Amino acid sequence: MQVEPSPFPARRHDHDACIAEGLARAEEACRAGRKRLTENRRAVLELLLSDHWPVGAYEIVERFDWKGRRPAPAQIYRALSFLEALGLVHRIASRNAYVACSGVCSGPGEGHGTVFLVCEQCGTVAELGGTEVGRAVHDLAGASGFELHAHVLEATGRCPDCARAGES
Amino acid sequence: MQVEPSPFPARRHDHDACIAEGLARAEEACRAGRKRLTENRRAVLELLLSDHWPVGAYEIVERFDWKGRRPAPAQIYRALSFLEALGLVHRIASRNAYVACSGVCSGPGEGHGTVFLVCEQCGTVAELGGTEVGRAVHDLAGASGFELHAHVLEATGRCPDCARAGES
DNA sequence: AATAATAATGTTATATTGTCACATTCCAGG
DNA sequence: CCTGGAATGTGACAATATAACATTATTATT
Repeated sequence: MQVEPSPFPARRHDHDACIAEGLARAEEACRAGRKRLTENRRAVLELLLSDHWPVGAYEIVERFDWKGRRPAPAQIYRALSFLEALGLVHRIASRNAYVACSGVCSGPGEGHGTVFLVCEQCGTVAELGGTEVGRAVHDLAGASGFELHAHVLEATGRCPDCARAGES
Repeated sequence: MQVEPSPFPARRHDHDACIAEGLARAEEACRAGRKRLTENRRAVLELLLSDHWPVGAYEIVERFDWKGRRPAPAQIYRALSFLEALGLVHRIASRNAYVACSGVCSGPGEGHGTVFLVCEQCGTVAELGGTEVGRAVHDLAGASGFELHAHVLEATGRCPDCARAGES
């Protein structure tokens, strides 16, 4: 059994495993959708997978050293759109930033929903499959006759580590 | 008793009343916070109150005919920040747009949360005090040791009117 | 293997959204 | 009337995102 005690990544953990796992999911998703995980797309995803916090598109551009050259923003945005459509990357709208999916979201299809807990202090983002929240929104929408397609909840606060550290 | 059957505004309703109500709330909020509802701020709020859907900052700039002149963006952003801090206006991050508060949110303080139902077809936005959703997020955060400060849920889909119309 | 059709990339320019800095004006309180 | 903080006017600019179009790579078809 793999019960996750916290959706936040441990301070120290095996990043390589995260990345490998994420790439594996990506390959699987591409196979399933008859899409191609090209070099560019893979590289952007890998970059996002190596952090557990949201990264801005232009920050990706800057970090990107691809054969000695820098890609134009459009390149990055194209990769991001592609990855987002496959549910491999999520956009944190309130921050204009992008984060790799941790694997708990229910996929790119209709009716899915995600919850993000964004730490104001260290920027770490936890992604939760919004079980209860999803149902609550569903009920709320249903009660008002709203035909729900998708939803995203972005919460801000302090992650466990920062809360503990800042208890003073 | 004023049970609202739907959080969506009726197709035809007394807009003047909406505006008057919103302005009254604004005046009250300013009094309470020892702030000033200046001409600019009031004008921006009034503009937002006259719609029930999110309006971009630059669209506000364009619509703004203030003594024959147009304000600079900074002016509008200043008014928006002010109004947002008082909880009179909300920013819909996923659309880079702003909408007047309908009065159901719990105020500018900590720990409040709001749910927006955004119609993909007509753009109308319903704002709900997120009773169930709020509790669900609270529980979810609590379970993972996250110190929750605020949250916003943005849902997309079709509002009752558009869903009925598009049933085909 | 040659060809056509489709998908992805490279590149330049530009649109959209949001902020900064600083001089000026307004307004409440002494 | 003065004076100090708040709000405004203004111009430049930073950050984020997309459009357009020629080129190259990949896949499917013959």
